[in-house]
Parts: sequence; structure tokens; C-alpha cells
Amino acid sequence: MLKEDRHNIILEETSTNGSSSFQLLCKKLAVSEDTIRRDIRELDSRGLLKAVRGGAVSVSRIPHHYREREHTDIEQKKVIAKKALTLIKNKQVLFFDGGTSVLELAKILPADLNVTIITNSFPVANALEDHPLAEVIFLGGRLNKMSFATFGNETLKGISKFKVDIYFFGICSISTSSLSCKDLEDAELKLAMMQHSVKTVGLCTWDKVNSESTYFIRETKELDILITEKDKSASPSKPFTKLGIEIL
Amino acid sequence: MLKEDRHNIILEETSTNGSSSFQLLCKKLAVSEDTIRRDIRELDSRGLLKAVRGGAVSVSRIPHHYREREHTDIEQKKVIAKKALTLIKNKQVLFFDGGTSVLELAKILPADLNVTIITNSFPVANALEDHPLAEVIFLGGRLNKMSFATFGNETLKGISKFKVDIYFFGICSISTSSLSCKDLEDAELKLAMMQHSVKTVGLCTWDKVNSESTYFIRETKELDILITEKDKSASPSKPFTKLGIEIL
DNA sequence: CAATATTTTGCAAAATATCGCAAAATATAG
DNA sequence: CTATATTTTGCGATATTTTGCAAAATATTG
Repeated sequence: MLKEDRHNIILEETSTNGSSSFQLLCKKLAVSEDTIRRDIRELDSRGLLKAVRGGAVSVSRIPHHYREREHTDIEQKKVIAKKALTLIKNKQVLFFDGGTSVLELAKILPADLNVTIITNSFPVANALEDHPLAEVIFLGGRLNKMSFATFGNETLKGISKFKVDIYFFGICSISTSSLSCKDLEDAELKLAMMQHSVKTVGLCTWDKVNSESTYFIRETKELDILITEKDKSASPSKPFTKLGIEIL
Repeated sequence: MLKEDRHNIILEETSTNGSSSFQLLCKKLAVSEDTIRRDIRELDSRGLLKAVRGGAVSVSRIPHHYREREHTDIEQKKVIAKKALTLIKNKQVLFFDGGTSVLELAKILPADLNVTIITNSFPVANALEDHPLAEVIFLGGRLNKMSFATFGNETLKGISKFKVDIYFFGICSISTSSLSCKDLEDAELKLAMMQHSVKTVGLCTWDKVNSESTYFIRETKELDILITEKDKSASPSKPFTKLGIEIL
């Protein structure tokens, strides 16, 4: 096996898992730990990953405060993302907003899926960086440094240029009457994305169901599909079914 | 067997597997390892694959990531960035393109500087994340996964909405007659940024001075200031001074 | 601070690369 | 067709690089 091949495998392992260990890698590649150690040091010096004690972590331009938010309820979000994935077909054009469940979906997008993703979220764009087929259109605008996404009039105008197949909506708060969130500009953005997509799919962990926040986005009944981590037969989903929303 | 046939087999083997080794190839083709070695060296020089220790890897597999570029000549780039910093005043609005020297400038921007930075580069936006005062406007468009920056018509239209104070131009190639670069879309973008700024400041490591690339951007004389890591009294900067360009 | 795990360092063996050269193959000229 | 030049190929000797091991140094944990 070529050193180059080893390097590629190490990079792939590191970027897909976020990290990799000497122990695992030296077993997988059938070389000594020292060799892996030297490989990782070399890749580090080239800036392709970061060597740490015990192995390596992937370099990411995405700030840590975002990462922290990301890690809450990660398992539920993965379940939600898997369900959402079944809705995506080849050649579709999709809106992805800055929600963390949506980000999870971006991460598990299969490599053979050929889609165009329009987003205002840096983390989403970053997750799709190594995807071979996904075309990414980034929405311009003023950068919000907290959520690491763009907002404002420019972003809204950008959205209005499209009419996409599906909008994957990261839900902040949902009640039987309204969809709402904690930030005015985020509310404006989410409304615009709903208006410029054929179908809106809400991604939502259970704890956000039946809650309301300051900024109204739109009536809940405008939602087409709602995905949570629970089974669709779970009782509190009934009121939503009555509104004509499909539960997944 | 013709040499051409061997070359074709080597290329096919390399591109289908992503890599190929001398050992395998010399067995498969029933020639000595030296012959394969020479073949691969020739194919490398023609840019059809990349020779590495032990064999060859396919060129498509080697993404020219900015992450890799970022680490070369880092010290020179820091010197350049420090000089560029002296040009920036409070309340100014600036264009930053995706050059690595420009990125270095974004990294060292003092915390008390209150500026608006308009960029198409994710790394630049990311570098400014922790800056308390810098407002960041991100230019939308199609995301290029290699350079991790946006390009295309949308991006150009975004640029045309502004007339900024200074454009910090990451130079790819500069001769006394022309500014040029290796990518058509990058050339378009750089031209647009020049046209929509009052002053253009070129950031350029010495090794790029007096070189030319495929895509013409604009006449060199349109540049207002040129910054390199060398002292301005360095002799080869004279021809540029003659064009009315200030050297820093 | 001791016990343990991890990393660094120097080193020798193995693998790989380079160089010069001569034999073989191919091309060119008369 | 023959003689000569040119290119290609394989071989052996000699660098250079890579690899795994063991001891020493360093970091981590309780």
C-alpha cells in the first residue's frame, strides 16, 4: 500500500468521524503506530488535519460555540435526519436553513445523491464540502456571528429568486396554531424559504413540540410534513395530523 | 507491447483504483520496475497522473485545497499583512478576496478596528468570527469547494452593489503589463472587485512577481498599491513604480 | 506524587529511488 | 539491405527514505 493511499484513508476516517485514533488506524492499515504517528504529523504540517494526543481531529472552520449547540440531543437529531433523507430524490433543489437537525441531515447525505442545496448556513456548507455531487448555492448577506449564517434583506432577496422542491425547516417552536422562533431575522428567513418552496418539511425534536416563541413565522397548517424522533403513532401528534400535516 | 499501450494501462489502472504501485504494474505488464518508473515519470511530467514513492496516484484525487495552500510561505504572508494593515482606517468598507495573504490580513485585524468587510471567502469570514467590531457581508453565489469561496454571476452582481474604499487583492500572477490568475471565475471576481473600489491594494509574495497565468484580469497599471514581503527599495520593484504604483 | 499511558528520539533493517552503463530494440540514412 | 545513430530497457551499485523497535522523555490521571 502506498503512503498516499494511507494518507487518504486517514483523512477520510478523520473527516467522516470528526476524529481518528492511532490504535484504530494502525490496525486498519496494518502498520505500526509509529508510522501512523508520522503520517498524521505530516498531514498536520500540511494543514489537512490537526494532530492531537492519541490521534487526530479534523480541521474545521466552524467555530466551537456552534459545535457545542450541535451536540445536544444529537442522537434524536440523527434519527430525524435519517427519516428526512427518505424524502430526497436525485436532481432535486433544496433549501436548508441553519437548524441543527438540518445540519445533521446535510452530514448524512449519501455520496451518490445528486442535489442542489441552497443555504444561508456556514455549518451546512461546511458539512457538504467533501460531498462529491452536491452543488451548494450560498445565500449572501450580513453574517450573524452567533449562528454563523447570513441574514437580512440581501438574503431574503436571494431566496426569492428560487422556487425549490423541498425546504428543510429547523423548527424552534411549534404549536397547533403557529410556527415561531427567537429571532426576528431568522423568522423572516424561514418564512421566505417556506414561500419559495413547493413543500416544507419541519425537523423538530419532541421537546419543542407545543411551545411558542417571540417571533411568529407562519400558521402551522402551512407545514406539509413534520418529522420528530418519535414514532408517528405517538399520541401528541394527532392534533397535527388533523391540520393536514403528514407525520414521519 | 507498445509504450503507448503500457501508458494507457498505467493510466487506467491509476484512475480506476485512485492509485497504482510499481510492483503490481511491472508484474502485470511484464517489464522491469525501472521501465514503469520511467513511464510514470513521463506521464507525471505530462500532468496525467502524479508520481509518488512506490507508484502513482490519480491527479483528480488531489484536491488543491486552500487548506494546503494556506501553509506555504506563511511568514512572508504575515509580513505582507502587517504592511497592509497600516492602510486601514476606522469606518472604512473593504473588499477581501480569497487569497491566502488576504486571509492573513483578516486574521491580524486589531480588535478595536471598526470596519465593514465584504468577502466571498469562507476562511476570511471565519477568521473574522471573533472580531468584536468587524461587520461581515458575505457575497452569495455558487460555492466552489476547492477554494471554499463563492463565485459566479450572483457573486458578481453582489459586488456591483457596492463602491468600497479599498480592495485587498490576493495576487496570483503579476507582470509589468498584466494581472492574471489560474481560474476564469476568480479573474472575473477580481476584476469586479477592482471596478467597485476606490483603491486596489495588491498583496503578493515575491515569487509571484513577474509571472503570468492563463486568465487576464486587468492591466497592472490599474493597481494603486503593491505590497510584497521585501523592502520597497528592492530593485525589481522599479518597473512598477514607473507605472505609478506605490510600493509598500 | 506515584502509576500509567503516550510521545519523542535514535537507530538499524527494509524498501524504494537514482545513476551509470551496456545490451537490445528501433529508427534513420545511404 | 547495411551501417550508424537514437531510443528504450534491464541490471547492479549506491543513495535516500521509510519503517518498526526499544529506550528515554513527557504528559495524564487519580
